[in-house]
Amino acid sequence: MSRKSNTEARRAEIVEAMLAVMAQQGYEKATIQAVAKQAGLAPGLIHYHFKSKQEILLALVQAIARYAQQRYQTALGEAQAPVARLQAYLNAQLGLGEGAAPQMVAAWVMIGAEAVRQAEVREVYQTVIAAELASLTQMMGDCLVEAGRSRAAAPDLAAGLLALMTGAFQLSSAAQAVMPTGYAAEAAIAYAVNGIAAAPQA
Amino acid sequence: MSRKSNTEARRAEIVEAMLAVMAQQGYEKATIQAVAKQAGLAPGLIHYHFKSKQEILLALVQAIARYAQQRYQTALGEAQAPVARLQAYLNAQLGLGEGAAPQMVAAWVMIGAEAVRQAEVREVYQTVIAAELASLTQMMGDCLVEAGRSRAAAPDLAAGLLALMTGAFQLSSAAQAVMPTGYAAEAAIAYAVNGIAAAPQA
Amino acid sequence: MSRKSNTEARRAEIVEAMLAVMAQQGYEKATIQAVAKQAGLAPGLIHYHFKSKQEILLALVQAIARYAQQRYQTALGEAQAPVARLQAYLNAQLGLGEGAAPQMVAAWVMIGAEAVRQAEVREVYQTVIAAELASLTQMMGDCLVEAGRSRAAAPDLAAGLLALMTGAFQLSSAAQAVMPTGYAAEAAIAYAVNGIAAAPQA
Amino acid sequence: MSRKSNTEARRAEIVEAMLAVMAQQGYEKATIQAVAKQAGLAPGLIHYHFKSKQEILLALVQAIARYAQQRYQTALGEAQAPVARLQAYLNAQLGLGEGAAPQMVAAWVMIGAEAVRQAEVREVYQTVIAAELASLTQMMGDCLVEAGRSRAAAPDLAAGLLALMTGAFQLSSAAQAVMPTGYAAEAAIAYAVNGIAAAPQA
DNA sequence: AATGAATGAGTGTTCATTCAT
DNA sequence: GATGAATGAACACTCATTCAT
Repeated sequence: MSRKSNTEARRAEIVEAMLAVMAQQGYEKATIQAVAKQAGLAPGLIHYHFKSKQEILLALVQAIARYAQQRYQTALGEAQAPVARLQAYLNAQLGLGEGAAPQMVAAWVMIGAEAVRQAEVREVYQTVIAAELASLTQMMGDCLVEAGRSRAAAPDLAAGLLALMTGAFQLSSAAQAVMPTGYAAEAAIAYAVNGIAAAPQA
Repeated sequence: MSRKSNTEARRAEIVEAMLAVMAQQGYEKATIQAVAKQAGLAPGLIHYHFKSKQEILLALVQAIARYAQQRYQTALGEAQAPVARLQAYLNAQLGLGEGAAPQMVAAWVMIGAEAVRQAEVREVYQTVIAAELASLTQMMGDCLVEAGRSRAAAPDLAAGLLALMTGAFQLSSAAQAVMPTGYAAEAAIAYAVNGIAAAPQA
Repeated sequence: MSRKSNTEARRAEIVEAMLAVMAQQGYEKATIQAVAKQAGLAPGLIHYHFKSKQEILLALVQAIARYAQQRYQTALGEAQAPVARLQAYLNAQLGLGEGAAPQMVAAWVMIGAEAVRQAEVREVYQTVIAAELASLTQMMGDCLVEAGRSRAAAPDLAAGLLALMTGAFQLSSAAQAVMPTGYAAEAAIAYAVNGIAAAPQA
Repeated sequence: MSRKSNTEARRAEIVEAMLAVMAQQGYEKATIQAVAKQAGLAPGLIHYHFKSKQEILLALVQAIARYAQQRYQTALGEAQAPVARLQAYLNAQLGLGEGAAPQMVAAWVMIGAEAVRQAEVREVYQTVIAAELASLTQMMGDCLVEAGRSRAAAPDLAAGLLALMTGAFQLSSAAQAVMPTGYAAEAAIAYAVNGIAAAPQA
């Protein structure tokens, strides 16, 4: 007859609130009070479920990574041929800013900035980046092999693709007004396809 | 009798101190006290030369933009053929992170994060981005023409290049450990060259 | 489970502390630290209960107005004939400085000074002044009618009375040493009574 | 051949600047920087001519007192009969707010507020008030004598008049919007004339 | 689990005053 | 006399964190 713990649900609510607030305010301005208000909870409750504000941030990074991974799986399931799968993946990721989850994109940009100065955040950020890079390298490698090329070019191509995506997120958050519309997915695909074509034979 | 004004020199010192502190601490943590200490000045003096902390940030954005513009001019002077000039430019810009001015790159990443939330910062950030985009569009256009292609592809190619560079800066600041070494310049050049080759005839 | 809110009580305490500090220090010198100390609270707590220092001031104006209104009601209840009621009222008000609430008088003088420069304070100050003026006009009108005079003279007589009272407060706070003792109530009553006698017939 | 000292002229300029700034900003907000700017002088120069900010305030009180005294003399010169002279005087003083020197009135109100909390200011304020009171007592006494009354009523009548004037200044600065127009001079004269008429025979 | 008050260090900013020139 | 930079101690206000209830 003991009360069921709702800690996990509460934690998820708080992380989601942090996402929403951080997307438009940044980490420093995402105060505990603001997060609590966004979540509809009492401020004191936040520190009951999280030791510190940074712990919420770390949980948020994990949550965003999980979400991106889900999109990766979904995109993979939609196509069979390597190039088609890559295309689906890039469209999925770069579509985040426009349609699906602009909040998540903005928060991710903020997390990137925090990663520059908080070592602990940088650590988990790098883990996510490394995983993404590995996924991309795998995909690019498959595309290269299918095109009769050597896998050797995959890591650098993947890194370039990741940089392009990261930059597109940043610019969509901070300079949308001066960027062309919808260039990003097209640019990423062109970069990949041309890069494959230009890669040396296996 | 009268005393000579040293405001311009002091302002430059303060901006430089802001650059240094912000590069490793971010904007919020770059407190006036910290900036003053870095500059070796009394805290109260900062506000004698700048109306607000944000004004220092805006001055820093201008300073970085000026510096990048100088590099652009220098890079242009070294080569004549469009593609050679583009290559020189990309090498110059993307070399910032590794050799020349990693502090400036880190600060620029922080400024990008601030641009997401501070409208006034966003404005000047966008001005700089727009100028960079215009330069890149001009260069890509020249390359396309030289290759007998239509200029029409230039804006999107330039946007992709800018995103790639922006992302490379972000990742060099926050995830250097997991990225391949020296991929960025190569990736940018490959993206440009392949993009030109794939563009429709004029 | 939940904790009961003590905000209203705390707010009242803080307003009272502001009254005490402001009475002898003025608004600018009534620092949040000083108010907190007077109230026996931690400085940070002040801003938990009030959004800003000015908000405390505005609450104080309301509190003083409420207090004056109570005295008005009390004074009214003590007498029936218009002139007797007026006399009771003036004695009540002008007795504030000497006996009842010299702190409140001093604070009211300070509020008057703030009203000159802070628009928001001026607004509420004027509201209180206008209410007082309306009360006085009503009383003077009743006295005039009772004496068979026209009500037309009431507004100007009331204004003169209010000025006399306001000035008496100011001088009792800043120049008590050089003013005759207990002149104020007598002067106000003489002004009113003589003014009624000199008013034109209805 | 030594440079002629312009200290007196400079001091007067600074005092005048303090008057202007204080009239709309109050004493605390009348910063040395603001006064210097108003006077068109370098900030550092202020403290060359005045030991402290308070010293400027004290000089201002004296200057306003001198100005009021001049008006007193002028008003006296315009009429011979005691009542006519009183009337001229009250018109002169209470006309300050509307026509002649609203700045001076506003500053005087601010000085009155400072007098409540700064002992040194209170001292000179009281001196001025005492002098004014003496002048008024003399005038009222003359009027009483002329009307065949005892001088005994003069001090209290003078005090009431001074309170009325002081309050009129305060309300013209802080609550002009809700007060009747031009009531003050009329009210003061009525108070004096009726008071004389009601005074006991000599 | 939950509440909301409480704490106190820290923030950007202001400003009287000082001082080298 | 005059200048304008420099100082440092305030100030109002913010906020992560703690704690009694």
